[in-house]
Order: sequence, then C-alpha cells, then structure tokens
Amino acid sequence: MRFSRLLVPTTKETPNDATLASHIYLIRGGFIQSVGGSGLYNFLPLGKKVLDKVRAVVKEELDKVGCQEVSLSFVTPASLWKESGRFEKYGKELLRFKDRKNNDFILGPTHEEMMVNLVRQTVKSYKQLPLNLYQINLKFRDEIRPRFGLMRGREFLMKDGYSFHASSEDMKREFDLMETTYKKIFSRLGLEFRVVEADSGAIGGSGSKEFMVLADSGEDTIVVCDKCDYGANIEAAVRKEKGCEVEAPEAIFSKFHTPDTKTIEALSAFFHVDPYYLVKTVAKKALYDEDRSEVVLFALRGSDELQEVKACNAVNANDLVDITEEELTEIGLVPGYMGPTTAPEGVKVVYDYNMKDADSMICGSNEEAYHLVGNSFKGVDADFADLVAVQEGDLCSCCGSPLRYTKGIEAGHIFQLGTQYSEPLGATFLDENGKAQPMVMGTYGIGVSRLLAAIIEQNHDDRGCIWTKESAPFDLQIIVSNIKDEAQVTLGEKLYDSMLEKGVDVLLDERKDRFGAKMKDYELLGVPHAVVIGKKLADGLVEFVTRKGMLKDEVSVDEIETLLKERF
RNA sequence: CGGAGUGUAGCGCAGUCUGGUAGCGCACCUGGUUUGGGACCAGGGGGUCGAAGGUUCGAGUCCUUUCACUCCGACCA
Repeated sequence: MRFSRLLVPTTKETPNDATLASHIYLIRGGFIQSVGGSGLYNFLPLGKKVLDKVRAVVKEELDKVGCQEVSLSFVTPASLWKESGRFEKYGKELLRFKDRKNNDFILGPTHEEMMVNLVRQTVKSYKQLPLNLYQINLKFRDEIRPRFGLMRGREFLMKDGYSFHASSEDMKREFDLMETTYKKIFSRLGLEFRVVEADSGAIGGSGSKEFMVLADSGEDTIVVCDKCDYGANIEAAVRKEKGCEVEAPEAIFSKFHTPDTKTIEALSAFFHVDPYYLVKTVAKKALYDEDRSEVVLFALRGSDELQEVKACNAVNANDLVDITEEELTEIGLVPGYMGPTTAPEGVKVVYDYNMKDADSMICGSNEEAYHLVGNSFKGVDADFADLVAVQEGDLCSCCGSPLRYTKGIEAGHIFQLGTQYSEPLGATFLDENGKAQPMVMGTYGIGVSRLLAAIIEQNHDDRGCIWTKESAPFDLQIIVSNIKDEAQVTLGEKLYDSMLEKGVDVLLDERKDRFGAKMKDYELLGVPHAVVIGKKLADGLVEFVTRKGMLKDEVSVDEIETLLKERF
C-alpha cells in the first residue's frame, strides 16, 4: 500500500475524552473514529486491518481444534429470549425494539439462545455430539457507562463459541481444550496474560475462567500468587484460612456499654482487641425477580472485607444494593451496633466461613451504644458462605505464599454451563438407549475488538502504538525521506516492489511531507519495522528501524534487500 | 442511577459574566519556497453557535424547557 493513497487521518491533538493510551493512539493514529454516539466507533482502513488480523488468529487456532464458524443473525426475535427467561431478566443492557408489525426484537448481547436454537433444530442424536460452534460477530450491550474507547464500547466485536456434549465429562474435556487454545491465541498475539478463576455472573454455570491481559489500566482486580500458578478475579479469589497471632480476648458473655463506637476501628481501639475478634455486620438489600427484595446481614470477621459478588451469589440474588440508615431503623436495626445474633425477625443472616466455630467474638447488640462480648459461634447452625474479599498479603490456598493484587483487562472468559440453557430451551438428544437427554454445554468468549485496545495498553510508548507481529496493520514500512531525491525514490520503489512480490504486507511512505512528519506518523502507527531511506543514502547507507525502543541499525544499500528477504 | 462538567467549522478551543459584524490553532484548497524530527510565505473555502420556546430594536451571550456527550462513583461476560 502507498501511504499517499491510504485513508489514515492522523492527528497531533488528543481527543478531549480520551484518557487511556489505547484510546488516544487508536484515534490519533486514524485506526478508529468516534461516531458521536456513546460507545460507538467506526473502524477506518487501518483499524479494520488490525481487527481482521486479530480475528484471523482467533479463527485459525479455533478451526485447528475442530471448532466450526457460523454466523448468527444479529437482530434476534425476542421470543427466544422470552423462552429462556432472559428477556425480562437481562435488564437494561438488552436493547429491545419492535418491527413494523409490532413484534419484539433485540440486538444480541450474547447468543446462547440463538445457538441453542440452531442446534436443537439440527442435532438429534448422540452420534452428532460433541459439537463446538462459534461466530465472530457484532454484539450490542447498552452499557450504563461506556468508556475507554474500544475497551468498553456498546457495539463490539466478539468471538462467542458454544459447545454441546452428551456428558459433563466430555464438556470438561472441551473446556480444558478451549483453555489451551485460548492460551495459544493470546500468546500468538504477543500478549502477557494470566488465566484466573472467575465468577460466572449473568451467564451462569459452574466453573469459569477469565483470560486477563495484564495492564495497570485494566478494570478488573485480580489476585495472583507469584510462587505457583494460582490466579483469580477478586470476585472469586480464595485464600488459605487466616489465623491471628494476637491471643483471643478472654471474656464471659456480657453486654458492654460502648458509646460512639460505630466502626471496627473504634471498637478495636475501645477494647484493645484485634479486629480479627470483632464481628463486622454488613447490611444489604438483596434484589430478586419480580421486584422482590429482602434485607440480609452478612457477618464476617472485622479483619476482613465483604466481597459483594460473593455475597450476592450466597443469597442467589440478582443484585445487592446499599440500605440507607432510615431503612435500617425502620426494620429495627441499629446502624453502628448491628449484630448477627440479635437480628430482628425476618432478617436473613449469612455468616462467612471464617466465622465458623469462632470464639471470644465481640459483636453488635442491635441496641444503641451496646456491644456483646464473649460470643461463641461454636456449633452454630446457620447459613455459611465464602464472603471475604482476599486482601494483598493473604496467603495462597495452593502453596501458602503471599498473594498480591494486579490489574487485568478481561479479554476472554470460558464457562462450564451445564444444562441451564439446554433444559429450558428443550435442546435434547437421544442417547444410546434412545432416551432424550438435555445437552451439556460450555460457552467461550473472546472480546476481539477489546483485544485491539488491550494490545496497545500493553504495547505503546509516549509516541504511539507498538503493534505485535501478528496484530500489526503492516509487516514493514518503507520511508522515503525526501521524494525530491530521485535516488531515494528509486530505492524505495525497488524495495517496495520486491517485498510485495514476496508477499510481504508493506507500506511505502512516498508522501511529499518532510522527514519529521513521516517519522511522527510512523511512530504513531506503530508498524513493527521500517526502512528509512534518507540522507545517508549518499554514503550508501539506509536505516533499519525497530519500533519497539526505536532502535536504528545502519545497513548498507547492497545488503538491505537481502536482510529484508531474510527477515520477512 | 447519584455527583460534577461540556455542547461554537472535520478536530482542539476562545468568545457568554457586561447582548451590537462569528474568532484562533490544527486540518483542508490554490500558488511559491522548503525536505533528517509534526516547515514557511501569500491567498482561499468551510458555521441552523446542541434543540425548542421566550425576553429584546437586536441573542452564541439573558430566561425557561429539553436533548446529547464526557468525567468521578455505583454498575458491568
């Protein structure tokens, strides 16, 4: 491609709404263009090229392990979503609309229903299983707050795959195969990533793993162990049971006057007791289907923090929301002095596992200015669940080393779904005995357009993008410094032709602009390598440039063509 | 959804307080000079000032309503 013919509107100015490096450089480099609508982008020629390259890597690796690509209709009849129950459940992220006949439709935010529908119409026998179908198509999610350019857009390109099996064991096998395949994909794209345990969220299912591209700008906090392989999203992270070096306070059960002692810190100071021996009671309102809600108290050790996603899962709620002090008072709870043992009738209490058999605990009395000391939870019959947010420095449950936090961009997520879609949607097959069974499913996603952002988050400097080998919009850029210099032009054209002939995707910068402008554009676009043909041509030299680090090697004119032929 | 802010040329912004000819930089077009780090000179094109209503002789500017977008938070495969 000739630069003079390429539509790449590079700019010197940073768009005012962009804060993330990937957002800034993708726009300044003319890869994408804001549509004006929130979270919507056009892909310009260069952006489309990169997108296609990433997409090709994904497709290649999936096809290699027997996955088959399909393309499902983006506009989806709502009837399918009503069948699965998600038409009501999915919430405002689901864009609903009507056609001219007043029928309900949605724009697909994910395609479990569509794929199950496809399969239930075509697969009838165990002999046709297993099956792994995927598509790389647009998704639309009407996000509350789209941001960060391609990182969290409303319309985005996603690879979504679905596998169908006759047994859970076979589904597990495919799940592991997908994990391996995803690792290959992210490695080929040159990404530094980590596979972590994850919460399954709205998609549901049992085991799920996320593929986190490591970047400080990532929106997810992940907990990792440096000694072993353990890694988990904070929403799902577990730790080795925590003890306390300080001895338990000795006290017989009694009520204690504790005025103005409403926080864990204050309580700890008041009694000179480690927070480990205090009960933290967090009240939340749990929301369920059909506007049903209930107040739940979550009780955990004062040294721990509540992890809301875990808490939400513990009560099978759709969502947890905060409660105001007024609401608390109304149902008979005393803010600052709540305790799990004295909760009013009808208020559900869930204990964290670390509270099991806890002894010598101090907790609220649910009476203004009083706490209860000397509580024992030995043998208490109650609801227990994992509720704690793993902290930095907590110990790894696998190897006992300290855990640490890091930030990641969720680029892929794989789920063991089971039969939660196949059953309600009636996707069954006949087994060897001629008996109808629901298919066991897995589902696997990769945020393809988000990957562009992730690649740049991990690979950029203060001058622009640095694309990795398999994601780069071009393999090589040839820069003719001064097009008035005939010798430079001749050599540039010759190298260009020879690279084209070899099948190298090469960009020839033969614009009239000055050297500085061309280099700025080169740095902004981030093609991995360039040949600069400039003033030193008079001495028989050109420069071979590596974008990463902007390394420049002088190469003699006689050797450059050979060198390029070897490298590309 | 709560808090804050912004809408003026393709992009980045000034002008609004104190009403009176629509401005600047980048980009774009023409001509010329220039060519190793985003050149220079001269000339030029491009605007329903987010929308609707109101006040006024006169509104980008004042008043009312409304829409959109952005940021922080909450939220989120």
